[in-house]
Amino acid sequence: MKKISLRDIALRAGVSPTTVSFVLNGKARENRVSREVIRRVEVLVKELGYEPNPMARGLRTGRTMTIGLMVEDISNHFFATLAKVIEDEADKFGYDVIYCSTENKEARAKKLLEMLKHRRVDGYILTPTAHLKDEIRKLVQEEKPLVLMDRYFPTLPTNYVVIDNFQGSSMAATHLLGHGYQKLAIVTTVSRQTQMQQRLRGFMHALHSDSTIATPCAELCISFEKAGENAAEQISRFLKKNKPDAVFFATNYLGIYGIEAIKYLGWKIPSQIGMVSFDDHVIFRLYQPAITCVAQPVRKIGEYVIKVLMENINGGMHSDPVQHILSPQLIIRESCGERSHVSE
Amino acid sequence: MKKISLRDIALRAGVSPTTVSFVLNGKARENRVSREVIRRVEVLVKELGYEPNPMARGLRTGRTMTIGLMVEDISNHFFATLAKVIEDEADKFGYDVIYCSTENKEARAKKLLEMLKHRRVDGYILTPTAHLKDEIRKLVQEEKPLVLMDRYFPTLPTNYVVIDNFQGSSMAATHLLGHGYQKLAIVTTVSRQTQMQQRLRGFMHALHSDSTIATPCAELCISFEKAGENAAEQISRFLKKNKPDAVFFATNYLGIYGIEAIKYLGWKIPSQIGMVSFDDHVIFRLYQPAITCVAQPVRKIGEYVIKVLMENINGGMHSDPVQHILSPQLIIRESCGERSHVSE
DNA sequence: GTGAAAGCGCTAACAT
DNA sequence: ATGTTAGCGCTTTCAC
Repeated sequence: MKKISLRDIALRAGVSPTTVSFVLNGKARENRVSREVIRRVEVLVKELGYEPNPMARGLRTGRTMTIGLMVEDISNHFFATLAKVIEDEADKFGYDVIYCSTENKEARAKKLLEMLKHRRVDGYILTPTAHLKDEIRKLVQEEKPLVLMDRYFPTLPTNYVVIDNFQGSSMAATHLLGHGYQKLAIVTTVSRQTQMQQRLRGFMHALHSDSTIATPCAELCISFEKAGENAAEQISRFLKKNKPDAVFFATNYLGIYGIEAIKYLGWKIPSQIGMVSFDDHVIFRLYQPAITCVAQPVRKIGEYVIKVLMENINGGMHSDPVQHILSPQLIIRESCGERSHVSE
Repeated sequence: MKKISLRDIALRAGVSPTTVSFVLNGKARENRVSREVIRRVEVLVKELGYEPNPMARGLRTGRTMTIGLMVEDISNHFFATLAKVIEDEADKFGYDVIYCSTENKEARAKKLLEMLKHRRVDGYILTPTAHLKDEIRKLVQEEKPLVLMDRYFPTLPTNYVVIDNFQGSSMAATHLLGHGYQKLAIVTTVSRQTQMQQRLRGFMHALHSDSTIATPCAELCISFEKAGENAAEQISRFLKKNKPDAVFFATNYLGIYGIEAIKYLGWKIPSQIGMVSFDDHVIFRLYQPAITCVAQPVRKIGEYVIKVLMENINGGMHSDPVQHILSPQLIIRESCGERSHVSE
């Protein structure tokens, strides 16, 4: 059972390959192909189960109908969910997605970007690592359709879709303060990237704008390389030393390590320590007590990303960068002293 | 900055495209290209940063250097981790991976399989849905390199890599019995597929081979369609009605719903109810008490899958199917009455 | 030792 | 209204 080609269809239909191509690409009418011929070709296509060869088509058109998606870590719940949304949205436009995970390693990110270029993807969706700016600048200069996600480079005008991280952490801090916690701590990563910086600033800002609070805020920065093994340990030492009455974790995996640390210390949430984490996660919903968090609108992010990318791919290349900043949502549960009420 | 082609290299090197192609594909020596020419070409390639166009190459050779990976749900921790391992392993052989999630929906699975075929992937790694047998049989008949994962069709001779699900659930049951639980229950899905059937059988077998136990085992089958919304509710009703003293969940997401259900009922683990779940998950590690589980050797699975697939792609097509059955591992934590000791 | 030429399957400019 | 033709960039057979 050999693969049939456009040529075979043409032969059987008694027309030229060109005509078949027109029919296939919906350009039949504008090229004044007769109704009769259109029908004949369409029937044949169905009958023989003809499928155009994407490589031949790609070679000719320069388009692969593929987009490259580079996330930090596909096995992280936030990115995995996002990836699925993006896959679905892309499919609506006939695009396939090639995923990859940087693991926040510069070398790996560069290598993967090369891989995507090499694959001639039609567009890029990236959560860049800290030092990927030059590579991305290059892509922009080459006018490649591209959308940044989750983080961006303030000095590099590109499309991006992010959430308001400042607002998110502010909400967290305000919430904590509103529940009478006074001695707050924050756990972040050492990352200098926008999303983390803004989470830090938003938190601090909310703290300082409350004039009744004079307590300095303890801060722990976990380095990503070390995170894997002893992150929970680092956190528990930090908590033990600083004795905050509430703590904010700047990402879901930090929050998870945080739970582990607090569990290890044997402290009770929320009576001995209050807690809020960025990002939602099953464990936050099910843990006892359930953990209050700042959730990102994952579906919306994915939808906007594809929307922007598709506009770019389809010629809207020369307008200004499109930048969406979505609002996170505080999901109040039990880790700060109230009964659970998910405001979804 | 235009893309340079093999032709450009040839022009600059003052040789023919043929020669360049030979050098690029390591066929230079066997075609007696002179050392001198080889060097000249290689230098040019480096200098100009030449990258062969995979579409042109693919069109010519019929290979895409891409493999299709179809899992049940990429946002499920087990599959996400597996996907990352597979991505890494495939990369070692120069292959890219296109992922997709069936969500256990037949129509979706078929559509995705079509998509992969259409993309001309060089090999398939699949976790089939229940009724995908005919489609897979077709792939086998067409001699497409293919490996099944997680589940398989007993009557269809294909390559596969799975774990010993029977053994896994037996271990769980034995463990529960060994801790004095007498009235066991099991929660599975309605799936008729091998992995679930064997988990059920393994559990029952261990139960019946202990002659001191006469208690019939309560069994709840959750239908996947309904699982999303009210699975936890179904489970809590089931537990309330049957009052088992221990319960086994046949997948990680069932285990997670189980935690939710038990939490809802306000029962204490392990004193009021013992619990074991299939598959590991952060939440099982961090929940209080930590949940004992039957973990799958994810990295090994991924490694074997790629190994088998690559052997197939590289011509080993005509030998018998290769079938690996790996051993799961019981990770004993606190949900059956002992102190946590992860035996990793 | 090296090159010419054909062709993978498709599209699009240019006929007619 | 439809066909001819010339590639897209690469590999490979065969000729020199």
